[in-house]
Amino acid sequence: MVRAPCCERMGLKKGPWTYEEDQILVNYVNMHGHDNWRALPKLAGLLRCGKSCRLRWINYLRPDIKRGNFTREEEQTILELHAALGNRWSAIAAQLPGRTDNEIKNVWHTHLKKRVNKPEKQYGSSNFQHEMKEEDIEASPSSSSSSSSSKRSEISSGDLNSPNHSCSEISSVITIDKDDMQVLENLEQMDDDFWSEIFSGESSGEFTDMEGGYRYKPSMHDDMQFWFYALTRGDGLL
DNA sequence: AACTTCGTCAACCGCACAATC
DNA sequence: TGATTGTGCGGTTGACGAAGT
Repeated sequence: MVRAPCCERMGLKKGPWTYEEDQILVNYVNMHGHDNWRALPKLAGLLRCGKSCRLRWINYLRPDIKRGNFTREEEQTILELHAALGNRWSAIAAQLPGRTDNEIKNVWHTHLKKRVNKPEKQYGSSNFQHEMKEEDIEASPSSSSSSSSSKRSEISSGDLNSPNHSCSEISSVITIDKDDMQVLENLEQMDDDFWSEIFSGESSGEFTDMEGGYRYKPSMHDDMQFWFYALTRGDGLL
């Protein structure tokens, strides 16, 4: 198997993304989509590798990303899915609309694994990050590496349109109501239609017309609202 | 006030699989 | 059918800010 020579070329930038880079990437994906991540940075004029662009888009710039604290329900879902699936973050993320595998992975390592085998009542809200004592830190013996032999996800984001198939494996552990399933089924379509909806002014109430720009109102983190507003305005803020 | 330790999270790395040639 | 390329995944790292001493 040949490893992709990603990021090995000289001159490719690494590290945190700048506003200008975000703007370029968002504008390019807006206009051309992201059929070929490898070719995208060159075509868009970014000094980044395709993997970096893809990661940035998926984990931060994608418009349907839900940011901010995880709800108690989301945390519970992660705990249940992790117990069933192990460290298969993408499979877990597939059941949590708007959340990314990277984000879930971070939340697990920083918060949730501390809660394994701990009484539920200790954590009444999602804002528990400073409530923990160091002595509480104890990973579950079954929490990690249990899935190392089955690294691939049977439930991937590509399965969202076939819920009967993708959810069967975990159906005994979690329940997904009809509304949640509808959200899952709509995710791919939402992604495809997102930009056209923005610029046609037909978004379903999630975006507010802001004198030439658009602001994602309900679920985005404050700074994400700023970035997204600035990016979609394209008015050269910063 | 200065320094150290800890927690968080964005981003990178390397591997594996799927698709294509 | 094997080689190559593209993509997705999970593990890990490192920068940064907060908290502690």
